[in-house]
Amino acid sequence: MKSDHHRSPMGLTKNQTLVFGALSHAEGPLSAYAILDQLRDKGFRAPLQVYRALDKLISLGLIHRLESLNSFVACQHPECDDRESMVFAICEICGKVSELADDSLENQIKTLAKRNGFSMKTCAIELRGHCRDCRPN
Amino acid sequence: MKSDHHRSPMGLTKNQTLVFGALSHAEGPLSAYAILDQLRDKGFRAPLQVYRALDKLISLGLIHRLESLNSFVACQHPECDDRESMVFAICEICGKVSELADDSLENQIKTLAKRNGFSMKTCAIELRGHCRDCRPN
DNA sequence: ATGGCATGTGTTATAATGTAACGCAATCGA
DNA sequence: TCGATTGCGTTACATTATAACACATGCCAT
Repeated sequence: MKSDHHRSPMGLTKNQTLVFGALSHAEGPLSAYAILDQLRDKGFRAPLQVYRALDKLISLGLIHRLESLNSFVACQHPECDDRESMVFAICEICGKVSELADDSLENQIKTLAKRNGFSMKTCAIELRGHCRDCRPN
Repeated sequence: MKSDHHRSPMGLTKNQTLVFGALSHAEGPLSAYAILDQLRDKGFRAPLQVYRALDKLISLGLIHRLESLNSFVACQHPECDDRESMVFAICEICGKVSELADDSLENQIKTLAKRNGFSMKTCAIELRGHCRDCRPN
């Protein structure tokens, strides 16, 4: 374990640990400013402290950004470092987000791209609808 | 053709026509504020004028919102009113966006959602990578 | 070991994106 | 004709995101 600054358990710095913790314990996605507000009493004062930690956590694959919500969630899978395509199901009623996985889908999309002369690197898929709990049929 | 206000060719109002025109003639996606700037000399003064037109055009299926870019593009298909899943390929080099279509993909995603107890209503898919022109191999 | 580099931090200020709330006007339909 | 709907214009504001600067820490190649 290579340590830079003062690092905590997973090799994260203090700020990164705090931001990751906030997202891990949240019921649903959090905006950067919601995280900032939660962490004010831990010494956070400015949005950049949050955004910088978020950038790092994303690059580590520990969290994901929900483009259509301008917010962030902790990764729900043990290991999705290597995955290029995320699928998020966003419930329009309760606001909760679940992260789906389907490798064949990823391949299919990549193939669709290639057929159109596009070399895909990453892919974000965000569904809107109703989750099981909010539409129990 | 039902006319409300002063309507132009396609049943659009003046503001909607101007905004749609700006997007139609653009090389790539435009942000709301980029549209606003283009239309200042047509009398546009405030972001809401743009956003309201955008909302309407989106609901008509004439344009799409790119969630990961906070910007907008004119629809490239003659008719995609009915389509629920859009696929956009965003070139990270030239910034151009192409709109792909694949019905089987839409079904596959919907099925994936259903397997996870999620009833999908709409879906946004945004790819990042290199387009044909920017990576000609 | 030391000097340069990469990374992380803290701060202030500002940019970019998006809405709320008000009043008004035009059209449609019962 | 009157109420509902839709659109317009405006002011003010909320939310989301970065730029720029100064400094600290650990790595590592010389």
